[in-house]
Amino acid sequence: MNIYVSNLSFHTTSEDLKTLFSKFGEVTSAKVIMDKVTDRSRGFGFVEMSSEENGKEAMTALNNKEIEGRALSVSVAREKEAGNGGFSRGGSSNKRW
DNA sequence: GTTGAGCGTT
Repeated sequence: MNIYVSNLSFHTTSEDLKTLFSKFGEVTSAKVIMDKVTDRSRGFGFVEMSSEENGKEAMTALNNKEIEGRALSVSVAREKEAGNGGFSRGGSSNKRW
């Protein structure tokens, strides 16, 4: 379950994300994207969870949740290594989520 | 001490 979370505070780190999502299930990996040259937070990140149902619950619970003064925007992440545009289109997967 | 829509380095 790959989850995309944006509108993060610049003070929010990958550990904060992991801690947040861990309350709803097992997080396989959590990562806040930092700028390659400035090493500053870009204000969005990715969280990978082992369970889809827990991921959806975390997504529903943490979406629009105010963290560090910013309202998080959580949604299903796109596929990094496959360009299907994000959601299932045509047949990359026979499951909705 | 800076900024604000977005889909990542491995």
